[in-house]
Amino acid sequence: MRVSLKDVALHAGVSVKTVSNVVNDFPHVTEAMRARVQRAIDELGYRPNLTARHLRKGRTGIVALALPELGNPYFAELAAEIVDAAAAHDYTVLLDHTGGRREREILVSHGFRTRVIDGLILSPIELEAEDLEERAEQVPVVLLGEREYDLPYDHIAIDNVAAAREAVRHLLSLGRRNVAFLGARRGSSRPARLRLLGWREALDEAGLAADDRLIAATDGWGYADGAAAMAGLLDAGHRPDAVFAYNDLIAIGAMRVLHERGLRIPQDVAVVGFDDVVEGRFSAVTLTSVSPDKAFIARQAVESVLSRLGGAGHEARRIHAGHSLVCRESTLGRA
Amino acid sequence: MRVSLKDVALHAGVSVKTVSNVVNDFPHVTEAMRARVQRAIDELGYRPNLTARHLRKGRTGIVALALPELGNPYFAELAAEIVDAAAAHDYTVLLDHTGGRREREILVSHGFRTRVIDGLILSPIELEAEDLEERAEQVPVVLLGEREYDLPYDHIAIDNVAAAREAVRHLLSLGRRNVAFLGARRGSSRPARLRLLGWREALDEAGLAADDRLIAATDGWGYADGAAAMAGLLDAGHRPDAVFAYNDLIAIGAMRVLHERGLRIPQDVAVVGFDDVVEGRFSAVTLTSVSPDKAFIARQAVESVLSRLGGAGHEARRIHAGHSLVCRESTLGRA
DNA sequence: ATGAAAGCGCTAACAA
DNA sequence: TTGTTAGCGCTTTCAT
Repeated sequence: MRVSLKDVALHAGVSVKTVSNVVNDFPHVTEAMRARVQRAIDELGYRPNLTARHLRKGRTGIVALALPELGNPYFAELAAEIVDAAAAHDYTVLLDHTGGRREREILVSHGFRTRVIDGLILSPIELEAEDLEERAEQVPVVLLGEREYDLPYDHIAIDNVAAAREAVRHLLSLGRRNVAFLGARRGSSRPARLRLLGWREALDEAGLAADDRLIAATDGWGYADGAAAMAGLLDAGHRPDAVFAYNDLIAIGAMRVLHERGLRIPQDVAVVGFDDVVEGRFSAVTLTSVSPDKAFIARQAVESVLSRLGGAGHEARRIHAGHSLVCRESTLGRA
Repeated sequence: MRVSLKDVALHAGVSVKTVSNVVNDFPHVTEAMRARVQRAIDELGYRPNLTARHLRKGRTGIVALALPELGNPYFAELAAEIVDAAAAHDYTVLLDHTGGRREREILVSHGFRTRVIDGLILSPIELEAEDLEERAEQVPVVLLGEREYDLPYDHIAIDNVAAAREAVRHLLSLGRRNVAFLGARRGSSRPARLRLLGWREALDEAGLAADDRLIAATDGWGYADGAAAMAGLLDAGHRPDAVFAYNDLIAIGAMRVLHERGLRIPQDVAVVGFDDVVEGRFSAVTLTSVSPDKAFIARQAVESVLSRLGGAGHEARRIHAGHSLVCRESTLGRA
């Protein structure tokens, strides 16, 4: 029941090439011929087999996107932007998630759907440089997020250190002196490194000693992790007057615990998050957050991959997306 | 620089078939031969071209997923489950979003990436039955969500009427009498129909007159829509003692407004949402919500599509996923 | 157990 | 302007 170019050609009494010309809107086709072929196409209900086209052309119009987790609204929002950015280039997105686990990240970076994807957009968490070095794959990869590698791959991210510094500076400018950091992932020290660095630098600038007891590790980066970290800190007898969280989910989880414990936000504890996800704008106390330019990141990611398609090997680039600090009730209070 | 089966065959001094046998783990291959071929594969860094395989086999191992929007955590969580469910069958997910707009939904249901997807999982909002009738496409489709069609397509959803009824009953059991419904989409009346019906039925059961002025339409289904609807209701002088929202985002948006207006949750206004997204568990007042069995829906969706692959045409099925009402602070108050 | 050859449906040279 | 033909890289009869 599947009808091919040949069937259409037969039906219309022309050659395959001619049908192909019509299907692909080739310029040099007489109107009469176009109409005749089109009728045959309609009558038979012909739809081109894209797989065959892909095989022939060597490109598929599909780009893979591998994110740590979709449950995090930041990544969900980013995915939405990337789907749109890809669509603008007539590309479609093949989706996968890694849970931020190294094996999955390796798997995806080494030959994920070989030859069916034209490129890969990957947001790594635990992946190490060596994993990428061993990559025998030939499709272009672009890296997203905080992790930095000294490897010939494009990398798109905001300036995490600067952003974190601004966030903490904002807290200090409000007179806070004991700024906790929530979300330095337990075990591996690398993720969160840059944001932690920014935290440290801002404290240094202000002549304050960074108190390592105010750094709370988490297992992951979800609401529950933020809640656990905050509870842990308070249970240990620490009472920061401000919290800077690795991301918004951790910040919101922490706010929930502060609320439970009867601590007022921001009077007792001011809170700043990171990512500016939409949930932070509708919490009971709206969340001050670092807002990365997601649309820019998405656009650059897609363009970076596509620009390397033909093996056009320009230098690896480090592309900084813009960011801004959006101040809301969790630091400024109710207007 | 791309190496094919033939190259490997040449290098190993065997036939293409033999290499193919090794690559596909065919049983009848001598160990010696397997080793020899494997070495050639490794030496040349051969990776099979899946596109070619797809063309030959007529299947791609790719299923398309078209959701209204990824920004809604319900759909993001569902997408994550579907990616996993597909992976369990060695399938990968091609992602698209429709914004819940009819044209996009039509586009996606008629020949989206023809012959590169083996099936389509679609969660329609505005799509009409006639749009699906006109479908000339041959790949299996499974429908998700509240919309129901009398068409030969599998459909997977919870019993929306029953779920809504339970939610409203819960509010009534708490002694509430003025239960508003938030989220009857403006313009088109059809989506939200079932949940609105459940609302009406529960009121009827209790001998209460359904007050249409307590039905607030929204443009979309996000936080902002919920906030606007709630504000609209209050500004119009209505003061329900309970709110049943079409989904959690609307509920959370409404809670934000109640909070701003100094109304206490649940003392002044009890709130129930729908979807049980994780954000409802970490809001300042945790949200009571209808919790659909997302994992089940995801699994069924994937299995439904795959089961129809060979054109194996069993009857269209209406599959009901389970649901439960999870009661939290927005109706019960602090423990 | 392995090889030879056909062909999945399409595009791109080349011919006419 | 249209037709013929080769081949993208693979799997799959059919031989051997």
